[in-house]
Amino acid sequence: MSQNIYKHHDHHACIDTAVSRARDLCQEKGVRLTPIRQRVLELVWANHKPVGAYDLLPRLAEEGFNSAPPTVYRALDFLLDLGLVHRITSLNAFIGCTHPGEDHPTCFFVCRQCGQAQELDSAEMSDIARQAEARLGVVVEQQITELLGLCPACKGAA
Amino acid sequence: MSQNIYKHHDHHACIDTAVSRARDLCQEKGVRLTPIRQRVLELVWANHKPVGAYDLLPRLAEEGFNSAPPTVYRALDFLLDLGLVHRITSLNAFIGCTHPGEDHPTCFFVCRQCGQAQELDSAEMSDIARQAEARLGVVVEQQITELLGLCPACKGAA
DNA sequence: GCAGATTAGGTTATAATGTTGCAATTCTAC
DNA sequence: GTAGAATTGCAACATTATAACCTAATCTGC
Ligand SMILES: [Zn+2]
Ligand SMILES: [Zn+2]
Ligand SMILES: [Zn+2]
Ligand SMILES: [Zn+2]
Repeated sequence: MSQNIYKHHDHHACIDTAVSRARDLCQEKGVRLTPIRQRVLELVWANHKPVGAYDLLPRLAEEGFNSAPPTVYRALDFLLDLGLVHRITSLNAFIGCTHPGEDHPTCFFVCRQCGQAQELDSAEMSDIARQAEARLGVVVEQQITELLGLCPACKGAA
Repeated sequence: MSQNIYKHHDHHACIDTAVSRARDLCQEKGVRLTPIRQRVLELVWANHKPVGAYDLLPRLAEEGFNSAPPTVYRALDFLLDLGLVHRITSLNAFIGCTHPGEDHPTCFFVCRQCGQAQELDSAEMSDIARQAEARLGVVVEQQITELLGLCPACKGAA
């Protein structure tokens, strides 16, 4: 299941792994992980909360990067295309992918209290797509599911 | 599975049924289906394509209704609360629910070509939620999935 | 019917999110 | 080095959604 973010872990390792995989993937695909792109990826990975495009702007500005909407959207689009980040559409926000490289349906659990998002792999995901194809005669090209609720910590606190 | 919109059907019946159920539901819940709310519901049901809030504004204006964003968003919020419409978050658009009244996870297939959206019921949907709860210790309160691809007609045309 | 409470709607302004178009720069391949 | 491609800078704009504040309609208990 990707990994469990609710367990205590060395988060620097999360970031390092993400950047390292990104480098490899870019190498493999013959595309460039430019400074802006890498920095955006790191900022998206700063924690396990989905981050809005406009949240990134001031942080990039602080560091002397150009900071205008197109800059960050272009970087995000690049990362999305490579599957390095996902978009949580119900939040208009972006989050790092825990297993980039593999083309997969995306499924996230988002805590409505603390905002953290946990990526999930579920075999049933593809069942749903196949079922839709069989029952409706459609072709499914993309699939997203988003679960909203309370994470273990926030559930306990309530 | 709700109904199959790709099969030929009398769409006026879709609209009539939707309005009729809305009336019943409002009656039951002791809330008011005002003219604006009803008209917004009808417009959302005008076809099986998700419709943006701002698409509704000019149509309401034509008919002499007030036409400002808050008006239509208030009506849509009302309909969402009652479960009479769903929001397709990846499109920022709204579509009528085919089985209002029952609280259910929402699942839609959206054709990227013609834009029509088909609501789906799938037992596997709740499996995914239960699985997340079991594996992560979370509480799932809301679940949306959106499938994107080609409908039978658009698939054939391609 | 009427007073007070509740709900719904009107109006204006503004926030939040995302895009287009074009010029300037940087990189890559030859 | 030079041509072509990819990337970035920049300004304006488009789209989606909400805040704040007030007025009007409707309901409720008398
Ligand atoms: Zn981490
Ligand atoms: Zn939480
Ligand atoms: Zn119909
Ligand atoms: Zn279609």
